[in-house]
Amino acid sequence: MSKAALDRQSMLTAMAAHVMLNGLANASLRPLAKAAGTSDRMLIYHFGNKEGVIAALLDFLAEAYIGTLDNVLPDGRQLSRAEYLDQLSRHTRGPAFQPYAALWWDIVSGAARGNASYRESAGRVMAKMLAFVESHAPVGDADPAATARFMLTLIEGAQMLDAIGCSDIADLALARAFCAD
Amino acid sequence: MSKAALDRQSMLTAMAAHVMLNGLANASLRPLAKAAGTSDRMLIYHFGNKEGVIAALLDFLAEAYIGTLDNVLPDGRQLSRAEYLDQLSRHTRGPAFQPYAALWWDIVSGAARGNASYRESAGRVMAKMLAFVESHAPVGDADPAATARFMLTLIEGAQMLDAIGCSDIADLALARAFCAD
DNA sequence: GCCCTTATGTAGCAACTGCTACACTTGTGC
DNA sequence: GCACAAGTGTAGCAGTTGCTACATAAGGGC
Repeated sequence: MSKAALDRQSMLTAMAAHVMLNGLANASLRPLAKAAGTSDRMLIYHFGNKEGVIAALLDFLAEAYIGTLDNVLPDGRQLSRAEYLDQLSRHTRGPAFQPYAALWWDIVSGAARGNASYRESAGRVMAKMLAFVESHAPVGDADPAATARFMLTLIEGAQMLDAIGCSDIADLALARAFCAD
Repeated sequence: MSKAALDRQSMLTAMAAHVMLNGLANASLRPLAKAAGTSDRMLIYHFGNKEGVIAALLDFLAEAYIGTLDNVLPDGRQLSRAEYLDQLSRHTRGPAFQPYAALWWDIVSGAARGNASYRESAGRVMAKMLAFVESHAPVGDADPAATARFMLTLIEGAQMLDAIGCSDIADLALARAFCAD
């Protein structure tokens, strides 16, 4: 890895930490640079302009977010669907995902306003999440694709309710999800 | 209504329109004032400081958002739960709610970052939504409270997926929700 | 007529924004 | 050894931010 690429990587690591604490929406060059131990001048030099900085950060963060999924769940194939959903929510609503939660809503908010980078990044994360849910799902479902999407939608709704302090609603909702099983 | 209160009201109306177009996250005094046909000086005068302006706006917007619910749905009591969920999503994901969608994610994002005004506003909206869903729900459910929360969580998850351009996931999820019925 | 509250315009401050100009030092290929 | 590209520090520009100081009306109670 070249020196430049190495610098980029360490800058992104430091900036990602800063952004997870302070939010992505109002991130500006000078605080980001300070967090990365450099100057705004250098961020522009390495990433072209602010948009480039943010785009690189989104990439980096999406990878990191997705990375938390790996090896986090024991295979759910032997569980019932209700048990699997429970395991899934335990992780996605638990402490491992917590640092990313606020960040995620920054990204959703940006995507909802039509920002292409944000939308693309969010889409990539969702696709990966879906693939993960599908690949670990219990076998023997009549329509596994639909069930995976159903679980994902529920989980995301629950995460939103967590974010605004309405976890109680989400808890009952998830408990109700597979009551027919 | 006093002149001051009337002014406040018309200012809020104008600012709300501006915020629905341009977002709440980066709203600043001078553009807000321009939208309201006044000056930043006057906004501070009437609302104390920027925080006061935003808090008043959140109040106003929450009321307006909730207001779109009234008389929008025929009573769902004769429908099956699947049909009711379908009707519900048709409205909450449809054009009537569209102007509020992006705004909603601004608020969620703020709430997730711990802003008390945002969180309170979001909580009030969710409580009202829940009451609405519960009060129109089909009769004869074994656990209507859980079912209402289940539907609400699904709807919100679907709205998030819409916001990031993954409506296809949401569509299948909703179709799957009451497949046991 | 006078006073005092309410309301408003103008100007400006200090901080911060993204970004640039310019000068300078390295390291590398030849 | 030298030219040239890559990398970096300093200074600054023009614009925006929330907010304030100051002056000035306008209206109502006495």
